[in-house]
This record gives sequence, C-alpha cells and structure tokens, in this order.
Amino acid sequence: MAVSTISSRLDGAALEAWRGYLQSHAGIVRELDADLIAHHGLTVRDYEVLLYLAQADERQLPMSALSERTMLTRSGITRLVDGLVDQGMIERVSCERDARVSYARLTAAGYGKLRDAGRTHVAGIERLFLSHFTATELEQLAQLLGRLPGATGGVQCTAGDEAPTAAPNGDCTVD
Amino acid sequence: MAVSTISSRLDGAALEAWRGYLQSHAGIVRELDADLIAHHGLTVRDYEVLLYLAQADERQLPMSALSERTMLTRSGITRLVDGLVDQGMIERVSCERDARVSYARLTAAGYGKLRDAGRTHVAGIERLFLSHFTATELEQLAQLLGRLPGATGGVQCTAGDEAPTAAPNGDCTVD
DNA sequence: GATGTTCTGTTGACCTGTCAACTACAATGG
DNA sequence: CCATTGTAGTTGACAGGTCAACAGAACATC
Repeated sequence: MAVSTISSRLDGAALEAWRGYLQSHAGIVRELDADLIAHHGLTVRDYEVLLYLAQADERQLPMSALSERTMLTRSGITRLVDGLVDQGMIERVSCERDARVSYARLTAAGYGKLRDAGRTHVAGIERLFLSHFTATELEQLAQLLGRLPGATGGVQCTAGDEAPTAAPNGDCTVD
Repeated sequence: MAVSTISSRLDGAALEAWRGYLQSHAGIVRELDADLIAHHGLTVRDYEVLLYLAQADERQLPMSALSERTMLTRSGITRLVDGLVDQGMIERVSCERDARVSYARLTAAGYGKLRDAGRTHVAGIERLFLSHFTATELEQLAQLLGRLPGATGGVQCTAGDEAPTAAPNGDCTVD
C-alpha cells in the first residue's frame, strides 16, 4: 500500500512535508477557533470580518469587499454580517453615491470586542505556531510558503481586487 | 493598524510565515477539492475516507475509527458514509463479535473509483505544492512542520487510537 | 432618453457538518 | 445475576455555508 506507482515524488520527505502541512493546519485552526469561541463567542470568520473593518477607512467596507477578502460568497457574507449586526458589532450603512452598495460599519462595541479577542487570538498563534520556531526558521518558512499559490497576491482573485494592502488572513490585531 | 502592541513576535517574518501558511492552505485545498469534484464527483473528505478504508485490513473500518481519523464527529461520519453507501462505494457490515459496531467496507467499485481519483489528486498535490520546492526544501519543510501540534502523533487524539501506522491525511494513493 | 447589460445585495432551497438526545449493546462490580 | 456505567451508531434540530434566481440601481450605447 501507499503512495508509489503514480506519484513520482510523493514519498519520503515529500509525503512528510505534505502531511505535516495538512495535519498541523487542521489542528491549529481548530484550536484557535475553539479558543476564540470559548473566550469571546466569536468565530474566526467573525474575527476576520471585524478586523478587516477595523483596518478600513472609516471602519467600514462594502459587502462585496468583505466577500472578496474573506473568500466567502456574497450571500455568505450577507448572512455572516446579519449575525454580527444582531450582536451589535456591526451596523449597515447605505452608500450615498451608489444606492446599490451597503456598507458594513464597525460599531464601538464591535471595535472593543475585536481588541479583546485579539489578545486571545494572537496568544493562540504564538502558542500553537510561532513558539515552535526560531526567528531564522520563521524566515525560512515565510520564504518557502510564500511561493505557494494563494500566498502573497494569489491566484484566485476572481474580480477586481482593490486592496493590494490587505492582509487576507494573517494580520491579526488592531492598532 | 496592524499587529504591534500585543504581539511580541507577530511581525515581519513571523507574520509572513503565518500568513503564507494560512493563505496557501486555503488556496491549495480549495483547488484540490474543485479538481476532485469536477473529475470524479468526490469530495476530498470522501476521498480521504475511501483511502483509509483501502489501507485498512479487509478494506473495512468501524465507524468510530473513521471518525477519529477524519476528525469528524461520529454523526458526521454516519452521514458521510450514508452518502458513499448510496453511491455504491461503501457497504455497511455488522461486526460479529460486538453488535454495537458496524464496519464501513470498501466495495470493488469504491476501490476502482479511489484509484482513478488518486491520479487526479496526486497530480494536484504535485502541481500545487511539491513542484514549488526542491528535495532539500521539502526535507526542511517536513522537519519544521512536523513540530506543530496535530502533526505526527498530535495533540487532539481524544480516545484510544489503535492505528499508529495511519496516514491521517497525507498518504495519497493506494497500492 | 429608451434599452440592454452589468453590478450589488438579498433570498429560497439545499448541503454538510455539529450538538444533544436516544437506542442498543458491552463490560464491570457487588 | 442484576445494576451501573461506558461505548457505538443513528437521529432530530440547527448553524453555517453554497448556488441559483432575483430586484434594484448604475452604466453604455445608440
């Protein structure tokens, strides 16, 4: 059993690398999520959305911008934002110049929540990821992983991305 | 904006590493999934389950074993297996020695499908992941990622794992 | 302008997975 | 031998997301 026949290189170190990549990701993300939910009642997705808003001008973004950044569909974002509006972290604001768009704007409460949650989140990243490496190793990792599709200005951008500055997942706290 | 204040090390290379890790994973998994669905009508999860069965003795495993390996809940596995049974790739077999357990067993059709899909899948991994690195770099990656929680005999094993040999995600083809 | 096309956001129907409750069986201990 | 406790699997209700279809607004072009 296993891995030969077809795959030229999917053996030994290659297999280990791929396995490590998949498994570690599953474990880490799962735990980060559990942490955030337990301590702040937020999903990692919620957190991500709040963070994008916090980083945006006037702390607001059109729904479609959120949809691009999070890689959710527009309907997905509609529903996610619905939830955050119900919790009082976001409010909807209609756009004056284009009646089609409606902004999601971070409320003061949402901003506070985000800051609190940020501590937990960053501590989790530190504990589950960063703490396992030296500074040099982190540089190596950054260099290697940066080559992969999706990283650093990736492949999947379907529509006009207007935010080259964005931190589609990695940037982790506000202020 | 960004990252300071709280996080000691979440800057520069650390941030890049973390970002690259998250984003590349999202992109690669998404594309692998799309490939597999388009060419074979299988989810990556489906594929994973079929593969575990193919690697097991008699090509069968108790539901709970599948649940542990896939990191799905037992009910999740019940439903996933339901689907594969409907498609004729798996059959349910009750255990003689313990009437509580029911095995999921790979059918001949399922095994064939798995082999076909394996080609697509491995080609995808090669294209999206392996091809970006040299052999040496893959060794480095394996070494680094192997330290993370979840990789190589991880943290999350709730109950008695009986399969130290298992390839909880990485092993990618049969035979 | 009237018209056709494109874009934004929402909704309905559905899929996938979780959680909690339940059934059925096994194991343990008095 | 029976009572308790634990384990395997399924089910109902729901959360979270997708897809397809839509309405309303903006743009393009004649």
